[in-house]
Amino acid sequence: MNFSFPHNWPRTKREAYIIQKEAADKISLLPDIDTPKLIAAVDTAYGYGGETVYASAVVTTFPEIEEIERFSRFGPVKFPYVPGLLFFREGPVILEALAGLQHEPDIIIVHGHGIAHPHGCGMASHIGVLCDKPTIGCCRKLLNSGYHRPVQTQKGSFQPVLFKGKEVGIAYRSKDNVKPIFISPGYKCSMEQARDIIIRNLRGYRLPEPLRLAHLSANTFKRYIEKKQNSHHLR
DNA sequence: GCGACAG
DNA sequence: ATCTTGTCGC
Repeated sequence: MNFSFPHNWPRTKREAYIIQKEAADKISLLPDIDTPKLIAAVDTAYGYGGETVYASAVVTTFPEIEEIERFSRFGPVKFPYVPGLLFFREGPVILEALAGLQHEPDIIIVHGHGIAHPHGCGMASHIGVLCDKPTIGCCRKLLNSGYHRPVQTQKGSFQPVLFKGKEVGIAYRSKDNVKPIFISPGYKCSMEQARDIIIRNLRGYRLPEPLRLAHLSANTFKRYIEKKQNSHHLR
């Protein structure tokens, strides 16, 4: 992928909130495309001790969902985990993984929130703004910025997630009797399109297949690097 | 002031 | 997220 990489990364929460606000003002939820042909998904894994973050970007075809490319990068963690500021912790390495992709995806699924976020700008939205590429946020928990009515236990059931009187996402039951997942538009994507694409990318697991592949890839990459570093260290 | 809080 | 063993259930 080709996009301009951010140069100034915040070192404090205060600086991060300012940057996040600037990104929030650039969010558009007008759909950019209709049916995607290529979908990218990104996820991370943390190294032993938690001082290194590994990120993988996987590209799959749609609607077949066959992996055609993956690219991984790792680097030192430079920002603490602060709920609501996940982008500043994982974003740097995720963007490097995306930048290394040869194929140009039509939309990106991010393991995190889109607009279902205290300031309306979760990691998925922030990544979309920087790449100028449609994004969808998909994860397993809600931040304290949304609530929903109970979701029926059958797969396919869902409830809107509301925050400050607005629908910011949906709680979706992707498997019978398994806790719902949370879907929210990130950037250049509507609520309906976000839901439709995630649903059509489910393959029997709680999370959509592209995200599951990215998760597995990040962990495989992590074990590969850590093993290599261990053997190199024993000389 | 306290609690809740993606990964 | 990570560390960590067994264990309950489909």
